[in-house]
Amino acid sequence: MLQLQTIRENQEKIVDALKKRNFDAAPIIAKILELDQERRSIQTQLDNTLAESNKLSKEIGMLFKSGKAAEANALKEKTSNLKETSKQLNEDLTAAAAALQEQLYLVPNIPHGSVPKGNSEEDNEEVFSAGTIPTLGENALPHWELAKKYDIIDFELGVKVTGAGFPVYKGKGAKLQRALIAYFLDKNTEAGYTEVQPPLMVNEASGYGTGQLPDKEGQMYHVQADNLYLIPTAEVPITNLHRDDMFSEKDFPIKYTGYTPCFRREAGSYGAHVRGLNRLHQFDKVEIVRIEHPDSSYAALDEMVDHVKGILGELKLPYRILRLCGGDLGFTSALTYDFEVFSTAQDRWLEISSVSNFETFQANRLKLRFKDNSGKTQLAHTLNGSALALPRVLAGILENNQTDKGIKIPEVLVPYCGFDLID
RNA sequence: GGAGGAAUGGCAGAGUGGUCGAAUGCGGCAGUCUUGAAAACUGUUGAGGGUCACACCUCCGGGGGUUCGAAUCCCUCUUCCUCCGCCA
Repeated sequence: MLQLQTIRENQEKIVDALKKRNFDAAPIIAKILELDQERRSIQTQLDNTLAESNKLSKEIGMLFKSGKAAEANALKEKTSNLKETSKQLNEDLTAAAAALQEQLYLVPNIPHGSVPKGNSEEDNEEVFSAGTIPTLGENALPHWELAKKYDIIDFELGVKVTGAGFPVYKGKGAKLQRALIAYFLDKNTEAGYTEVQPPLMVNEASGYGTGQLPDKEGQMYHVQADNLYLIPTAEVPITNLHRDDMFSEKDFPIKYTGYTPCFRREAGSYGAHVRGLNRLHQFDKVEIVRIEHPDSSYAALDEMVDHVKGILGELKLPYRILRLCGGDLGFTSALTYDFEVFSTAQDRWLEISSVSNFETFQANRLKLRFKDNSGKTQLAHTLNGSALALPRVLAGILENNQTDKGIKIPEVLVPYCGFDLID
């Protein structure tokens, strides 16, 4: 959520910047400013009424103290009108504030200057690539075939127990999952991220804090009886660890990593693109989250990108990094880099990590602030990224490392797996 | 599940109807001293709204109520603590 003050002061700039998202902000910004004006006008009236009523109360108190009860009682009658008025104004104010809030929730984050223009993922800008795409033989298989062949992931079994999109990992498949999680967490903690195990369900306030609510609630599984949501990513509980917190500059950077399952409803997606591990309702992910001083958040973003590069380099997977264009950029993000690994057997790129700077967009909702060195209160910047999402990394390993003898495990994972071949 | 107690500023912790937005300590900031740092001392320092700036308004876990007036009294919800019970 953008700060109202920012909108007031930079109306034109914001409308202009949001064009990159193909978002016509002009009408909504105008509406916001109008509602803001209205809210302030009501607020002023209410303030004046309350001020008068406060004044009278004080006088009454003093009269009572000095024993002039009759005069005091006379004054009391005066206050009843004020009470009526302030009650009405208070209702109006609540309504006006709610209307304003509703509009504010609709405005996406302002894209960073480096975000390219564009309408869709076609227009994302490749900024880096590494690794070599292997040439596989005629009989190369997509990962879902490999999973079946080596009996390491059972999709049908998951359908029986739960439904589509809830795979069952078996044997070496399950072990490899565990190895990847341990390996990622080790890499992240080595880089200074503190490991946390957050709750897998969050309350409404947390959903609002990171921006999943009110808009994208259809994306999350909702446990109605307790009004809790299954997390779609560890970003939600981990970032919300510091909702309503006040830091000082020396506390930065704040760095967390956590492994969690992630739950996404992803309603309405069918076909080849959701085959196998490509898109699931439940999947594992190791996340990194940072809270930063505004001056250093982009350096932090670069650091996160380098960190993920390091991991993918060690896994020896062919990948590329995209800077998301305005049309593909997430609602809450100012700048996002997507990492994609090449799925050789499917002949397509699969997103395995998304690293973003949200600047103050989340912090504003979270009330995540700090006192700067001059004693002023400022909003912090929040960032997060996957390091990494498991299923597609697994798909990449299975497909790119398949040989006649079986699937070769990347060297760095062998100590974690205890085997070097799936056969 | 039963019985009590508690929730106050960045943190700790006073305050139980009328200049209380709130003592005090810590922390933060500024300064004195010092070659520098530490210590000590002095000053300053809650958040949000509002204003050109003041004024002014709101906020003492959330919501509601009593009262001319509520951090303070009542109801309710949430969370935490202690004791008992239950489960592991």
